[in-house]
Amino acid sequence: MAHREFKQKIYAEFARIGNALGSARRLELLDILAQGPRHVEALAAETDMTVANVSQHLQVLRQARLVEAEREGTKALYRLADRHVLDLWLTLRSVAEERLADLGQLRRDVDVYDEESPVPRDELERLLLDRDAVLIDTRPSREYEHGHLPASISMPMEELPERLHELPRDRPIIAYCRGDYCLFADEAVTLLREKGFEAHRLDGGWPEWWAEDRAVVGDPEIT
Amino acid sequence: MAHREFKQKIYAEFARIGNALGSARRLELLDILAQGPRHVEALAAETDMTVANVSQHLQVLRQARLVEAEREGTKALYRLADRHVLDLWLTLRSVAEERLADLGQLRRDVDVYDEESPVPRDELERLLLDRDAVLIDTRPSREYEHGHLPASISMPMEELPERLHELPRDRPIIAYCRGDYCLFADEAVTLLREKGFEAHRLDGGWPEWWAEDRAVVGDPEIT
DNA sequence: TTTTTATTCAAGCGTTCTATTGAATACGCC
DNA sequence: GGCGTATTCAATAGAACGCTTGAATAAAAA
Repeated sequence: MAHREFKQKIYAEFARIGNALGSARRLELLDILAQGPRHVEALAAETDMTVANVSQHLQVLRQARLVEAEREGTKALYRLADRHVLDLWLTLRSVAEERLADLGQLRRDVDVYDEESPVPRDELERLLLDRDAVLIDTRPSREYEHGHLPASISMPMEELPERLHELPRDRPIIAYCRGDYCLFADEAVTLLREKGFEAHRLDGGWPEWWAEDRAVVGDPEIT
Repeated sequence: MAHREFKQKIYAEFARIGNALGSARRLELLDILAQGPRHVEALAAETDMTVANVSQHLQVLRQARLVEAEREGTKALYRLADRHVLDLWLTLRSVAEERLADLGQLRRDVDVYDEESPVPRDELERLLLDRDAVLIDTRPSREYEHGHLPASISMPMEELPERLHELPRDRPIIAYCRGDYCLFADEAVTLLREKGFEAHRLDGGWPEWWAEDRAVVGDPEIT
């Protein structure tokens, strides 16, 4: 095979993947799947898309080998193809952060934005070791069950208001959720502060933690 | 700002970057720029595109903040915006490798493909320390000048045939070039073996080496 | 077997992207 | 100032994409 021909072909292969990453809708799907496997219908509900449209986007992601489907009777369960895909998604996001100043601004424009800088992941490990803080997972319980940080308590954002009495007032509370661009943890921090707790949010969320190969509870192995 | 609206906006931002990565032509440009800065015309010549077309693709890459342009009198010099962009490109490629079995096959179908497994980068550092091998850089000299591996000798593929007498016959020769999907090093290895030298290719090339923060010669800082 | 449920496929239509061409800009040089 | 060079802009036609709708499939339930 000639060199030129070879190059054309490999770049076309790479572009298949790039192309799959080139739609906001598909990235949203990928981001949800980074939290754990989902059925088509669940994805449609969470993204306000029609089922057919979701299915179509999933085909594109599947042809790029970014996601895999498994049939469970009448349902199809989709998941990320492997953790390298998660790396790719997080790398893409961090490049975006780095390069697009508007992104940080968008983040700050949100009502519940927490001004204070988040707790670094390394520091969290120290805090938990010393039992100097309580860690809450504010994602929906389904995602908590699929996998969560060690020593974290599941406290989905929608249940939090009624479950405040379960939390201590003598130690700081650290909240995490789906990642840097998920707002559950910010909402939790805002609410807790209003109620007189000391609260902070973790830097990053479940996917960032897991991608760094830190200790986790659950069996989130994608394959 | 409402949550839904926030999400829409950030995914759209991320998708701008994904979209820029979604064209084989643009990836080819990015790959060349990973070797060092270039003028528009040089890019056009190297990719067999019209200048206008290259310029157009460069605008897309620039709007995604993946590349930057600097004006030098009448010319415009383009370069990668920063090394995170290189990380992204390499991550994309490694996901592709991982997931698309056809890629490896394509690689093997090339005439000059070197059957033997390449020398790992860590091993090269040991070999060079012990002076047990000679390292040659088979890229065009312009790229060598922009930055190269320590202790490497510039020996562009086109000059190699006339410069064989400069190479030792009592030590192995290791060749590297632009990276895993560049064929200069494979060609060099093939030629050297025919002429009775012991030759191997390095795993990866300049961008992989540099992205790993290993020692280099030159000032390849992109910004 | 018929019905229900979850998903995929196929067609259609408006929008966006691509490559080409030729014109416009901006700079350096005579 | 006028000319040549390097790059960008603008306009176009054709291909590709995205979303919707409605039908097709395939497994499970009745």
